Formats: sequence, C-alpha cells, structure tokens
Amino acid sequence: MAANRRRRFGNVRKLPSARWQARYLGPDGVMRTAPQTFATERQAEKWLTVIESEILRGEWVPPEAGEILLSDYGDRWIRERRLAPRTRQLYEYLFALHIGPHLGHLALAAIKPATIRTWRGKLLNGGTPEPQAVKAYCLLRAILNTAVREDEILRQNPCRIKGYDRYHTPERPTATIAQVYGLADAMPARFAALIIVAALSGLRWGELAALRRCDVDLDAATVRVPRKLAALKDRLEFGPPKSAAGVRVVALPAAAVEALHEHLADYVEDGPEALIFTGAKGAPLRSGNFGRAVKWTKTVASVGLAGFHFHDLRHTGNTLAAASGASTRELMHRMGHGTMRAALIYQHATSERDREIARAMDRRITGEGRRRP
DNA sequence: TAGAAAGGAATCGCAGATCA
DNA sequence: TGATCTGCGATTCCTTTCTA
Repeated sequence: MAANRRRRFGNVRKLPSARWQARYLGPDGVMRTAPQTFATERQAEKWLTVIESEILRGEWVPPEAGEILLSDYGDRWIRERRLAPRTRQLYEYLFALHIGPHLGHLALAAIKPATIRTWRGKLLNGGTPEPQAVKAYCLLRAILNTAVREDEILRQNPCRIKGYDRYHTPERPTATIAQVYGLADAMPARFAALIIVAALSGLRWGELAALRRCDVDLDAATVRVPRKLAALKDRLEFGPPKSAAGVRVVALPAAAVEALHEHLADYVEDGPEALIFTGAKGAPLRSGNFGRAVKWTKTVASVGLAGFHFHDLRHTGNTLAAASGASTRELMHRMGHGTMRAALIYQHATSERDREIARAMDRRITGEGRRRP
C-alpha cells in the first residue's frame, strides 16, 4: 500500500501521524486540502468522490466563500444593488432592524432552514408584526438568492420555507354614500369636493393632487388623469402616473360634477394650469399637511369611520362602481390598473361604457338617500 | 409568482407667517 | 411678544402595483 497514491481526481496520502489526508485541485485552479484528516485511506477517497461529484454537478462552491458574514454580504448587497432611493431606504431599515441583529454574525454557509425558522419565531415572539417578519424574510431570501445564483457562493438558499413569504392582509373598509357625504361635510369646506371626487372617481391621492383645470371637463363629465404628484425626499415632482394604463379619462357621476363645479368657482384660481386641489394658501397638497389640516383621524372617527384611510375612498369608488354593474375590465380602466391592454385598444367603447357606469353610480347615490348641503 | 419599486399613512420637528 | 397656524422636510411603517 503506497503512502502517496495518484488518483484520477485528487490524491490521498498517509501522514506521519498515520492518518490520511485528501487534496484536490478545484475548478478555480486552487489546490485545497480536506478540512479534516481521515482514519483510513478508504474514507479519504470517499470524501474526494463526493467533492468530485459536486464539481461535476456544478454545485461545488469554494469552501471559504460560505465564511462571508451575512452582515457584510447583506450590507454590500443593498449598497451595490440598483435600487430606487425609497426601496434602498426600506431594505436598509429591514436589514438593520430585523436581520442584522439576529443573523448578521453568522457565516452564509452556517445559515440553515432551521436557523431561519428559529429567527422567524424570535421575531414574531418579540412582537414584530407578521407583515414586517415576512418582508424581512423576503429581503433575506433575495440576498441569499444572489449568493446562490449570481455569486455562486452558496449551494442552496435556506430561505425556502413554505408559507413564510405570505401573510394575510385584512380587507380595507369602504364607506357608504352617506358616510362619504358625512365625511365631506365634516371637512373644511375647501376639501369637501376632494372627498367626493376621490370616492366617486377612484383616483389615487397623487393623481388628485396633480389635477389641473384643463384636466376637468364639466360638460362632458370627465376627468383626465395625465400625471401624478409625487412627494420625493427633497421635493414635490409632477410626473406621469405609475404606469401607462394610469393615463386615462374617467367619467364622473353627476354628484362629483356638482361638487367640482362649486369647488372650481370657490377655491381654484383662473387659468388652465391652476391646480384643482390645494392647501389653504394655494400650495400643492401633501398627504402629511392634508391629514393635519383636516385632523383626519378624529374627523373620520366622528363620522363612524375610525381607522379609515384616504386611500380607502379609492376602494369605496371601486366597490360602488362594481355594485353599479362594472365588469372587472371596466373597473381596471377606472382604477388605472396596468394589465388592461385590451381595454386601451377598445378605448372608445370603454369610454361609453364608463359613462354608463357613472350614470348607474348616480342612480345608486340617489337611491341611498344622498344628503348634501 | 417572486422580486422590485413606488405610493400612501402617520408622525415629528423646524421655521416663517399671522394674529391677538 | 407669545401663541398658533401652516408649509415643508424627514422618517418609519405599511400597502399596492408592476415586471420578468
């Protein structure tokens, strides 16, 4: 029995201690020694066979790669990824609060599915809301996916636990017509029309804040949505809606036209470019200022809508349109959802049908005992 | 469907304007 | 002159939407 034998892959040799050592040349050209010695030659050869099979299957990773700490890798991942500032901000927050403190000290290779299960349990038991825990899990999975698929320093992603990436989102409330008008009445007068138009058009906050005189056609009872107003970190910016489908013309029920008519006369400056909805001093609306100006939390509670969000007015409009007979496709048009290519092709037909929906909404509004000053 | 990105809610602090 | 209001920026947290 030779103390140093040549093999097809790697080699084994007997050490002076009488134990056996295995070595092999990796696909990266680096000669590596097994992390442990073996009692018998057979055991050393078996170990080499396993390594060879990993290389042949394309599953081999440099053993030192998995020693990178998650804190370092995650930090670099967030820094080097092409992310929008807002998303980067979100990921940094999630990593710093939920991932780093619990798993940051671990080497990538040391993170196993069991580690993930324990970590999630700790988060939830520590009072982390489930949606937060899910977000943190999804971020960690994305980071480790890069380690597996792009950097090839991990063989498998330990974040592969069924159900950990989902959580139940409670359905948002909708208001009745009477509640919408009650809310409008409870608002400072200059914001009453905003509430009614928001509820009856289904427009997003940013779309409403960006509306100009030239976008509203009271005779045709339509409102055009060509842009949105986005509150960025350092400025307000007018831009196109979130997607091409967001650019649309929405038919308004007569109740919304009536509210807009009064609002335009009382609160909107002359000129086609004048913003429809502004603050008391004419500045563009910002959600923060609006909430404070109208004491939103208290006001919605006073009309029996505690916990109601401004965005829920959009859901209210959607629900009302649905109850008025709008199909899913028609609803998507009103809401400005993105996957409605066919609807855009048949834009004329959709516009006509949209007008019908607005009329049906009117009938429903009248039927529900509308009260308006 | 996963991953990514953006929108929105809520809140706080600061500074300037307004008013009694 | 001090109190209050308002606009604005920043931050954290959560939800929705888009794209590959």
